[in-house]
Amino acid sequence: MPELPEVETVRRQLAGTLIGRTIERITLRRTDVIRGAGPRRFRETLRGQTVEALDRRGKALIVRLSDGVALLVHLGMTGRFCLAPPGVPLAEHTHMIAYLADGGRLVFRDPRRFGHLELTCADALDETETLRNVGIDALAPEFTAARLSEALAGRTAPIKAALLDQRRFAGVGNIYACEALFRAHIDPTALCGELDAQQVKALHRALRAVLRASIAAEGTTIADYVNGNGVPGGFQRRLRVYGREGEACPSRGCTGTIARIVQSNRSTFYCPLCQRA
DNA sequence: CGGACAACCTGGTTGC
DNA sequence: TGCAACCAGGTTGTCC
Repeated sequence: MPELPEVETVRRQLAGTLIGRTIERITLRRTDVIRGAGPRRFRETLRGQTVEALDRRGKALIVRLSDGVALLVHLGMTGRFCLAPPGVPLAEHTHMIAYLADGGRLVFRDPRRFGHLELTCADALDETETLRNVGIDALAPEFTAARLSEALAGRTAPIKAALLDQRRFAGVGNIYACEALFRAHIDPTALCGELDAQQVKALHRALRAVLRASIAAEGTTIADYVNGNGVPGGFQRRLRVYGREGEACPSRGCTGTIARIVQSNRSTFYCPLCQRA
């Protein structure tokens, strides 16, 4: 489900509704989604904490609490972190419930359980399991075309695989990697070293543009992603290649057909005609 | 070291 | 209808 735009959408919505509210108690229905502390310490540390801010780095959500405590949320493929509607039974696969002092319920739900919650100190974020291998955010002002160029330098992997690597810059997943490569007219199978400076610049611009456009549309919903208010995103209608195998290439004047190939076990969608190394 | 690949999970869809 | 195979927004460990 969640790449940078989807996590950013959740962050913005929760920032609007959660800041200043206090956790009264925590219920864990499964403990294997918890990191950084055992279940008992997890519950006891969060009890009585007030939400002060919500931040994000790449695909990770950072909930900053009173007392210098932080809760890191990674949604994996199917995770949701949102307020449960009042008066309705909690959905299946709800692993953690934070009962708020005002009666609200903040829940973590994740059928596939690739996501997790990690408890940490706000000043130790870089050492956490969730963030220790995560580079700068792909929408941070410091992530310039020059930084992208550095990130790709010396690599021999195909560019598509390099975009999914969160270590040098973070937030790009399978959908937006495909979409950015299409917008920049770059062949996803091209090796990093084969791109010239102009292509790297075009790719940087395409990455930032597609991430921003998706945030403006409140993210992409393929199957079951919903934002903090339970509403699906709108960007799936504006995807140009992802999930569009067999359709005509949407580039003006291009007569190609969108193809699907597999790269490092993930689907890549692209136009073999207008995306060139 | 980097890169390819399997593994981790559940659920929905497809095809026989 | 039933069931197996395949697919899915991510990350990590293992092997080369």
